[in-house]
Amino acid sequence: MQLLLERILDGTYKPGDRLIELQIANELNTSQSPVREAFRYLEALRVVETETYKGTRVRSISSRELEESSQVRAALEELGAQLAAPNFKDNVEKLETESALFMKAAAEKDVKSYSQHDIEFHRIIMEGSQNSLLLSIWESVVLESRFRLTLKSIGEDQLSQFGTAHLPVIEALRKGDGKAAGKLLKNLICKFHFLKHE
Amino acid sequence: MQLLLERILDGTYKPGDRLIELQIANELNTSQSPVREAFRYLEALRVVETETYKGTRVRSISSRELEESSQVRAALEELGAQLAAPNFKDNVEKLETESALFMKAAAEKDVKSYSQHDIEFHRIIMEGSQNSLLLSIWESVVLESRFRLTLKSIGEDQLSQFGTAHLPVIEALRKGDGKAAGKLLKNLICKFHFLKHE
DNA sequence: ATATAATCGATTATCGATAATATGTAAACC
DNA sequence: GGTTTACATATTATCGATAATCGATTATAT
Repeated sequence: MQLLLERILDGTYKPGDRLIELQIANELNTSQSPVREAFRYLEALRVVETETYKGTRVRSISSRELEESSQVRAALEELGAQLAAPNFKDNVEKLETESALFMKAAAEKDVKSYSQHDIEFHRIIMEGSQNSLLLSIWESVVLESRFRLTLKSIGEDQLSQFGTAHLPVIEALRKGDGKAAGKLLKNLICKFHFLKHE
Repeated sequence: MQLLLERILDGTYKPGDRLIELQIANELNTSQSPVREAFRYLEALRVVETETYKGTRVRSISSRELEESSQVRAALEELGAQLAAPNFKDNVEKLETESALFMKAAAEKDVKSYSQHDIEFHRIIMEGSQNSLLLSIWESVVLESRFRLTLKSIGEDQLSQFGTAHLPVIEALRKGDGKAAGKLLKNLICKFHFLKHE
């Protein structure tokens, strides 16, 4: 089941693709039932869509929906930063490590690596919130836009600039200023969405 | 599947209850597979919990988790109100209808009716946001606390007072002031949580 | 020629049976 | 007595087979 999700995310199965139960069961050396169960799970996470007697496809999201998910993500991360701030106070090494990694990736114009470390940076903050529901919802929202997030539309030269914009977030968290960190993070996500799609 | 969810919500199956696949299949006059599929769906929605080879139970949420869900819900509704405000401008009849209904329920000390109309009031706002992802996440978060929300812990006499606190939200939305409506709604939910559990 | 009906292949939905695993119980052992 | 092992039972996980449904294609009638 984990494998099926990975394949959807890594692009083996692309948005819009029809997922045929027995076919996938064969590919994964299993039977129809486990595949169907995985479909129901992924359906609840909005990763796939199912119509009765018509089958399951990888959900393809419109730019409108991508905008929706950015709005939600911004709100979630704003809350995440607010809750996380007290826990990060003077304890932001992990964030610094990760930001160093994506800045390095930006310098080398390694878009994929940048993207991975960027996500990881945000995840560390969301974990810092100590709110497991928030984290789990955030995961599913990020996932929502993951298989679209080629990032290619952003010029590689803008990558460093964008990475740098993360640094004030770290500073705010170090100071324990959740409100400020929240606002910064929210704006970052809005700007990111704007860059990608307008 | 819808039926299974209803039974969990209406308390036929209570938090902590073990859900035995074949037993439920018999009750619902079906076989094991559809039940398992429903379980996987509800698992993704965090309504039930499954351990491999050990079975599925209705998830029981701690007061800590209830606090988490209130935090998330507050953030979601704040965003919802902000997005919805432009759409509600001078067009808040539905909200007024619903608020009249829960105020009536409050006067009659009909806790169940109050709760239903209260939820409906909030749902109308979230629908007004025109963000389907936001709505769907909100649904699942509200669901999370639904089978706990007895509301009995709130004195019935506080119901009217609490209902009245919704009215400024309507006014802010009528004016199209999303920021204000968002703040009001967020505070409302925080206060609500506080009343119930401290 | 066009519209309607019958048919066929592919796929989903469901079922019943079996294998794998966990848990409780009793016997065996120290 | 207490601990461990072997067994019995209950339940989950998986499988293969069948029924139901869909979509496209062919056949039929006007």
